[in-house]
Amino acid sequence: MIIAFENYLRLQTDLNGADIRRIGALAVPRKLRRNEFLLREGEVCRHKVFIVSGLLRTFGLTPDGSEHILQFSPENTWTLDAESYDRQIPSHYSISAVEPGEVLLWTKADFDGLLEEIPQLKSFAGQLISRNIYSGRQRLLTALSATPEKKYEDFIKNSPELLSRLPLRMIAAYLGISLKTLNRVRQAQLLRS
Amino acid sequence: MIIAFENYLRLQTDLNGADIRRIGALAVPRKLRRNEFLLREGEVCRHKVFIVSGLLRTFGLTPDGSEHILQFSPENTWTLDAESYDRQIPSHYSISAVEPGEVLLWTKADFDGLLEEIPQLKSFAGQLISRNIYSGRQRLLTALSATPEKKYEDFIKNSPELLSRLPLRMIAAYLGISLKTLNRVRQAQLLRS
DNA sequence: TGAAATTAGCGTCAAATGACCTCTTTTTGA
DNA sequence: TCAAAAAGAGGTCATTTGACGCTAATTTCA
Repeated sequence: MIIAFENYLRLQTDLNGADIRRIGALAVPRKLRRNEFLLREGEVCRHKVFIVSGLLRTFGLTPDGSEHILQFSPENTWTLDAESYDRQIPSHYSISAVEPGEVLLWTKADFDGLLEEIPQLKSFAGQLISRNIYSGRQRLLTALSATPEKKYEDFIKNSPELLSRLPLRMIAAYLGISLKTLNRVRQAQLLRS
Repeated sequence: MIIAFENYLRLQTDLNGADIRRIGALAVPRKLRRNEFLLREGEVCRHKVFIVSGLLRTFGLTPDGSEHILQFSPENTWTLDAESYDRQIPSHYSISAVEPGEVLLWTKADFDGLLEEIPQLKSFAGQLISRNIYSGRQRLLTALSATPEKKYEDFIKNSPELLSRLPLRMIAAYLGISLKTLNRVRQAQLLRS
């Protein structure tokens, strides 16, 4: 499990073997069952999380109890609630497993130490954060401007591999449309093809 | 004009006087007229921008030509298109002045130099970026989940000072609702009070 | 394996929304 | 200062959307 993570670092960064092992050595593995929570709204996000296998979702609840999904995190990606983690304050969002899977956890103290000791890790983390910002912007623009049709098309274009792994109601919760509307969009696409 | 910026840094950071003057020395002032563009979609964002006075907006265009506003930037805030600036690639968004105003510009080369030389500036910049991420998250959740009523209430709660400075059509373009719907929401609020 | 839970899909209906239009008032900039 | 442009407000109407209820198929997990 940690091997998989070390391979990821080898492929995605130019970190040397010693540093990679140092990072892996501080990771704590954890298995997740379907629907198990990694973080609940109101708790403090105490770990940085790398997903080795499985699929997580980050979502917020509205007062009426409905879920809205901010992010899906499949294998070989990272997740956390940034504000809660950075400032160690209660989180506004929850993170739970859509599929069973395995993750690696680092405490903030440990990871901050690694960032200080390994400049290349810091630069890599910065790149990940940047990419997140860019895609978040695009996502906001789509949420503001696109029709349900367009939102669904964008989703398929950006995340084709997730389509078959997610129940439609979660895709609807991610796009900010009702399941009914999503079904209508899909129906219309079938007719057109 | 640069004095105002230096005061801002004095208030918001613990940078010392020498560093503050060093940062100010590399700034290039520019005046903006109403509706003047600072960045056009397709251009590369070559500067970091601090707004001394006035009000800017960052927006994206949809294929049908309608504008959707990602961000308002009033005095004493910063703006740029992060992806275009970081990677020096054509921007997906435009930035223009809602009100006439004054801004300070730093080229990426100059600002990168300052970040290297002044660790406290780097840490301050990091804080600003973080805050931007947090509020972007919240904004996305609102865009996905809230009714037009709630979106407008959130806007008033988060940015009361902008309400009187913006034409309603821009508020509508920021909230992702039509001007008609915004008017209906406002009408309903008048009746309720 | 088999019962229970979840999911996909559809019909109906009421409500919300946006497109298009007009009219008046306010603001802008030459 | 004054003509032109922009903004605010509202009316009508067609369309889109979501809420609710139902059934059948699929998946989950004890």
